[in-house]
Amino acid sequence: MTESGTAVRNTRQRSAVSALLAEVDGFHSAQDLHAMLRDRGERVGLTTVYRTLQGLADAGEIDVMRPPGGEHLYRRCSEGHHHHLVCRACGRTVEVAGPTVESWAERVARQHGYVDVSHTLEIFGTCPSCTG
Amino acid sequence: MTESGTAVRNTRQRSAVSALLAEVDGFHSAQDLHAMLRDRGERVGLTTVYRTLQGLADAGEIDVMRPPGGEHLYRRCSEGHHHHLVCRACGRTVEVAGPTVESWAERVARQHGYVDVSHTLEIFGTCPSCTG
DNA sequence: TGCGTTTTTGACAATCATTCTCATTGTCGC
DNA sequence: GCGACAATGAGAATGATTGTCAAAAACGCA
Ligand SMILES: [Zn+2]
Ligand SMILES: [Zn+2]
Ligand SMILES: [Zn+2]
Ligand SMILES: [Zn+2]
Repeated sequence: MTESGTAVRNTRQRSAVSALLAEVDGFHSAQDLHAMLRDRGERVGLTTVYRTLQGLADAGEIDVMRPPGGEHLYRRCSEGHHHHLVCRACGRTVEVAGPTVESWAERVARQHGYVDVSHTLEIFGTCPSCTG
Repeated sequence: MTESGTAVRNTRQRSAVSALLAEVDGFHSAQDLHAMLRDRGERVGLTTVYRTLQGLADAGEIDVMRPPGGEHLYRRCSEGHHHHLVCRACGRTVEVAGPTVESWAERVARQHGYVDVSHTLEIFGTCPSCTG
């Protein structure tokens, strides 16, 4: 039952988006990525960029961040559960792991009888380069 | 300089929204609250509900949550820094404090040279009533 | 209580990221 | 190469939120 019936196909567009995500650093919006592809000469529809990013996110291959009052931002991250320390000014991002936080969240939720627990956590600040 | 030049006026609509927020439990969207007011017989425009909520949020009197893929949710909370344990099904909310998390976030940010640090943290789960 | 000034309201239009539609195109197992 | 079917993309649709602006309401003051 681990097999999915869906046949995913390789396309030029999907490769282009993946390649771009592998090169850029930090979080970027779908529109940003679409513009970058256009500048590169890659012809990919905006709808396809959205769909591809959504697919990659569902597959856990990229992370999505929803900054207050802005568009969704996407970034190729390392595997496994982690959180982000993001610079408010330039977007520079550090992945951080917090085992203590994980267990704390789980414990607090259980204490109140909540099950099927998940959480969201982001840390914002101004990075060294932007402090100067 | 603590005085603000702006003269805030008391209106029926503002009172209605405030009163409603004081009664309901959990987080609710602007549209939800607008509908509730309508059901109560209170006549308040949707635009005004949005504006009032925004004002209360800016004043720190209510908390705003932005759940993945949904509208903004508002809730009258207690004072001081805290986080939320929210039921995905019914919205029932428990305010939680995590001193450990606070210091952890601060420490991690400093270690990477980030300053002016803040964070967002929400815990989601299914509450006892909704576990059925 | 009546006035004038200033804020507030609210019906409606506008915005804008994201999603939907669907005819056309591209993949890929055979 | 063929054919079934996933993928694409231009444009329309969606939907929460914000902007507009004339009319209504508050309130300091007389
Ligand atoms: Zn920076
Ligand atoms: Zn975590
Ligand atoms: Zn519940
Ligand atoms: Zn905190």
